[in-house]
Amino acid sequence: MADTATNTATIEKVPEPKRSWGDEAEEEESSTTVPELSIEGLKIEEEPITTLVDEPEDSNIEAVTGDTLYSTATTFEELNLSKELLLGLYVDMGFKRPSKIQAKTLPMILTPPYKDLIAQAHNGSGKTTCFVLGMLSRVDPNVKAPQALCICPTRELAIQNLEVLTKMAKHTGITATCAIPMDRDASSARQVVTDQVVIGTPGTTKGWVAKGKLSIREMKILVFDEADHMLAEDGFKDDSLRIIKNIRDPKNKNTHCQVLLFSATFNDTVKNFVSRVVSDSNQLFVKKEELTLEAVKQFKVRCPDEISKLSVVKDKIIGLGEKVGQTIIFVHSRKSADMLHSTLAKEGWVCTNIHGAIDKEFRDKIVKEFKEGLTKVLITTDLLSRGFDQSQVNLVVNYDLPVKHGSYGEPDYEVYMHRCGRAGRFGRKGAVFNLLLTERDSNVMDKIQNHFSQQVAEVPNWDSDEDFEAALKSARLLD
DNA sequence: AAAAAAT
Repeated sequence: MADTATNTATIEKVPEPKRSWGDEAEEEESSTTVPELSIEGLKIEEEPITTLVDEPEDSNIEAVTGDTLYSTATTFEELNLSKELLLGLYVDMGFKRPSKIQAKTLPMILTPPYKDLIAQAHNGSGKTTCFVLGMLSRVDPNVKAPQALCICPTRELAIQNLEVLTKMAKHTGITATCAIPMDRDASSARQVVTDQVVIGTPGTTKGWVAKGKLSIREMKILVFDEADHMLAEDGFKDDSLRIIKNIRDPKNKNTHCQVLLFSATFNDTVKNFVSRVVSDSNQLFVKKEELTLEAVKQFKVRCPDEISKLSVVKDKIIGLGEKVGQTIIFVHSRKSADMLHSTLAKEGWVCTNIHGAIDKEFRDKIVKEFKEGLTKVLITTDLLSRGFDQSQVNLVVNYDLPVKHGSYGEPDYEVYMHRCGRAGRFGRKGAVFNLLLTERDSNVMDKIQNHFSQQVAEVPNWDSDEDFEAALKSARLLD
């Protein structure tokens, strides 16, 4: 067994400076527009939607490393990033210093011998920046061939990651492209990729490689975003393994390729599996009991029937949601997304709807409008449960609770956590409303509470405006 | 009894 001497270290909790930067969610808010801080018990005059609090608690991360010594940086300069990247970080992104996960992982990514990495960190703590800076640092801008590849579970996430990377790459001369499903015309006209970075979904990426449009010969770094899902049995396991195998196949005489796995969640099963996939790797895991949902305030609302559930959305949540920011409503299926959307639209409520059965161009338009703040309420399936980064979202509604496929009433804890993580990005305030109708819903909710060892507050009366206002006040979204 | 995804 090549099991090298491993040491397990637990990072001590240190008091954090009051404001923290370095997250990809911060780009649109320069230091001039963001209020200083919300302190417990202190009223802040500015709009609550832009109030920042302490960085999410990703402090107790268990690190397993080999015999290489890694530093933990407190400034981006210490990370040995190129001056072009620093310029992008400070000027274009408005970042000030690395978040904890960035400080820990970047030395691991950038220090030879470029070991593989499995990294877990809370939603909204700046994981994207880790692997984007990692890719951009390892790429040689003078070599006009793909050298970094990032695989994501959805088109939407691939596009979002490309946007972040393009912005950070502004002064480096590095170019990037998306390998995602396109119109027939666009995909048939596809030329051989000369961009240094490719960000894509599994099928299209595989297809490009098979057709000789994407060379993996010079690939130095391969990233899986939402890696637990990308390597899960009911996720993209087969595609992902094939891509890794292909890139690392000695027969292909490729350059050595470093593999990075990032996610906010790794359940025990997938954790065990990915540890075997990238066996000689650096590993950062959040302790189970530390992976909590403290960033957002959760509520449950018992509704007597379907009509009242609908009325909660219409008469309680949409109005309050528009007042404090943006809202995402999660439903179980494409069909229920369409139904909820048309029901609300028919009655004049303004909202949009997105899922995998909608035209790709239209999906892009829906996301763009939402990210620009033109629309305030977005109904979606689990298409957007992972990774979707819109800092103005502070209300999440589980119109249907997330349950595992093929089981009767078994909650999907990972999906629950990811959905909640769409609100309260990078330490902002957020609230989650879980709408309960059946006995089964109550059981699912109970199991979720047990799993996260957390009591979810109940909105006493589904039909009381005051109760919902009180809920938002306790989530500190309203004064 | 699901979502996504290159078919």
